[in-house]
Amino acid sequence: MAANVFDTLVERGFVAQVTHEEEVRQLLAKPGVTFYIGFDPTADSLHVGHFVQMMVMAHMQRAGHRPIALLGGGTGMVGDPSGRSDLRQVLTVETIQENVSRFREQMKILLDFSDDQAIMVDNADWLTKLNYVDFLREIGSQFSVNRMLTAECYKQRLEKGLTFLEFNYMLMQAYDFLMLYRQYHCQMQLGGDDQWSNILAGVELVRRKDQGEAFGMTFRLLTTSAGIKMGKTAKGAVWLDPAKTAPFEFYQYWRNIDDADVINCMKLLTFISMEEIREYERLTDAAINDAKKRLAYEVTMIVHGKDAADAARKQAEDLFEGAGRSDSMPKTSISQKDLAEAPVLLDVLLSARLIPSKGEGRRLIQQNGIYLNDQAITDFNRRLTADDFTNGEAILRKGKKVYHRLVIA
RNA sequence: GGGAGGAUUCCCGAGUGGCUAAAGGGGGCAGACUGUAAAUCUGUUGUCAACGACUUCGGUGGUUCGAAUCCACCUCCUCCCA
Repeated sequence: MAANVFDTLVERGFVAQVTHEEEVRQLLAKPGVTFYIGFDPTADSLHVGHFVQMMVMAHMQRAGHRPIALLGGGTGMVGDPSGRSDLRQVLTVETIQENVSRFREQMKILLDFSDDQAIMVDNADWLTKLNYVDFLREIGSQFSVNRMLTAECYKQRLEKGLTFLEFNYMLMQAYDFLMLYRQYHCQMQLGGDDQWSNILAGVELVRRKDQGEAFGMTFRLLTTSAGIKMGKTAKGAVWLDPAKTAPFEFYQYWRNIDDADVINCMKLLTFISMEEIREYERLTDAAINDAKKRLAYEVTMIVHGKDAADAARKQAEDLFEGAGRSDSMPKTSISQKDLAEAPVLLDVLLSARLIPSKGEGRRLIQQNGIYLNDQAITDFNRRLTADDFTNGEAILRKGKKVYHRLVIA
């Protein structure tokens, strides 16, 4: 029960690197440790990559430690070169502030900010006020360019080109740690494994400037078993904002995850107990679907709430396991008048946005990819008539998974 | 500051006067096989009133019967020297 969070994090597979393993373990054994994770506001919503970090904070908070979510309103103006082959697009100040406020809301999904049990700060508060010369003298003097250049994150960039702006990112992040150490006695910085060099820089800075007990720890990035970054789809990232990634899509993303990744995701993205996870781990072949369903449901519930998770699950079951009917299926209305003119099906598909162009539609028809009420359409000029509707609705399907309901309005 | 090279369709990347809506790969989409998975195989991948037409190869103008391809200017990027 009273297991050390550190052990929990290791057991669930979060931990990648730790600066001082034994000390950190001892430190975390007692509650009350303040730690932070930084988030750069480069988009208007958090995505599943951030979600892993949030899970870590939640685990830590449950163990009685105090998380600081550091929003990078200041560092976001510079852009982290880590893991980037090219220069990040420089965002405007307004965009960054907008993004910061969205992040703030989304953080509340997993963290309890009441009574200062968790803190949220924006590093723009101190970074933008810095005086250049003072900063150079106080902080810049502590860094060796020679050392910095050997850091993995800069090495790659030396080939492609690295601006001075970005080169300074590491100092800024290190400075954040120092500030938080001084203000909140924040002793640990956590982050994705790509942040290792930045975190190290901070740890060293705190130790050097204030002789502080500072530690760093990184987490494995959420990748597929093949080592590809997870959370990306053709449409872009999988977002936590329901307006950007609908709960059903979100659910489906996890439902359709690769067999090899299910257990890993359960450990990282849900609070399902390890005992239970080990049960799921025994499943093989088609039975693995049970694990996927559980995973999808749990993650969706954490992010979007129970109602949305129930709805997404029901929709999926109706679609794939039931009669193929669902109220929650996307729908398009068609008026009696339009229907009386027997519109060409291709036009209907286009306006329902099932196809991006008629050329695409023709191709799909040619390849038996379009179905009307479960009947494959073979004729380009197929028209839609009242006969296609039963009880005022008709079901369109593209491929195996994309359903769309037409209703007479 | 001086010099060299580059910008091609969703991405990478061929193409250097007509045979080019533009090779190849990736990705996407569909079909087969399946477990709403993966892998594999097949088809397809600018738009449309479709055996034809129209729009596309950084931007603007020009040469030509004809330009992604040649010329001029502009914008942006990369590399080398200082």
